[in-house]
Amino acid sequence: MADTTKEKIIDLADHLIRTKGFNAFSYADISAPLAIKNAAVHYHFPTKGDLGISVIERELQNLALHIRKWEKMPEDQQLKKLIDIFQQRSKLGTICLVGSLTPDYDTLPAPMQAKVQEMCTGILQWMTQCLEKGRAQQRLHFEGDAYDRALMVLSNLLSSLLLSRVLGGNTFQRMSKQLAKDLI
Amino acid sequence: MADTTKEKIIDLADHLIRTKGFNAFSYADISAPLAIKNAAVHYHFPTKGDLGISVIERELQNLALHIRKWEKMPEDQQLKKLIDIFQQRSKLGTICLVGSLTPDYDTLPAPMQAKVQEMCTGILQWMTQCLEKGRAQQRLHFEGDAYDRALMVLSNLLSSLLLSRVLGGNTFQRMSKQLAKDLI
DNA sequence: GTCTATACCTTGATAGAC
DNA sequence: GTCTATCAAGGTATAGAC
Repeated sequence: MADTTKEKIIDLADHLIRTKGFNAFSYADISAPLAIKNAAVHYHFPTKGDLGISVIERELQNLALHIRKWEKMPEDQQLKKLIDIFQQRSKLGTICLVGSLTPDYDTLPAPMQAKVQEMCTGILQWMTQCLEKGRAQQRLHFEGDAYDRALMVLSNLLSSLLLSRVLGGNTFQRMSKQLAKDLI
Repeated sequence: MADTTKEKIIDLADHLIRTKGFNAFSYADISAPLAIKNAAVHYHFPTKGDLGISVIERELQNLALHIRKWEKMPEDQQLKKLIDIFQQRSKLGTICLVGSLTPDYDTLPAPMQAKVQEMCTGILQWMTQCLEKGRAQQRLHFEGDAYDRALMVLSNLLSSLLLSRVLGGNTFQRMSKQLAKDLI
């Protein structure tokens, strides 16, 4: 699942962003575990921003894959699949890219800010459609505009990872259960 | 509102944490605007973690003041007051301490991690009581455990600041309106 | 594609004078 | 309480050999 050096670097950077945050990891954190020198990392990704962008782009591709894979499923099931992914993250103690990168937004290089925006709008666009179709089929139930609801759902998902890492225990379970109960 | 140097430092650090994040600001970011040297900052706060702890402690004191001030108000009004505070933050483009510090949790010095925990549990404790009393008086309406709902509300508030800074426009208004509509 | 070597800067922190 | 001066360490990034 990560044969080339370039893919291994993206893998590691992804994990570091999700644990330490973009500003708290260094090229040394990448090169040391891969037993290469930091110059080799710079060969694949000239600047740290380039690396960050590649991490986001891979996430967007993975999201697109999931969406296509879930296409035929009823919308409430699609939502549960998404929650499952977050649950796996929670078990690993890692947060999502939105929860990690939006707090650092002001400090990111401009091209990376644009990618963060793209990621947020992309997720919200899919989620809005999912909620709207689900409501039309009486499989999901909520008040108000679907886009507004999508903002709230994204909000709860990203925060469940942030808070469960700090509060521990059953925090993620509590939040994801409540989220599902509110919608389904 | 900030006469002493020590208070000015805390003020500035608070603003920097809310804009750049804890790991992205430096002692130079503090000392330069105050026209002092970084050694003077270290006199008041030996380590960066000490400074972070003082910022959180002041926030907890402010929260306690607000809670006391709102004590006699009906719970739905208390909740609206809280949303007002977040709205002001949104206008300034700053996020809340929970939204800023929980993503960096793994990188924080241990004593600061403990303070972040204390902040989260403190906010949730107050919010749980507020929701429970409000529901008992039919002024707030929601399903499920009050603590679980408090997790969701905190989640929506912190995320509204994160997302509105990235998505701009009326993002905060959309989310805060939806939040109020769901509860009141 | 990876290496050695290094330039250049910023970081948090300390010692000691005033 | 603030200063000057300084430190060791670590940061991103680059040049050029292999």
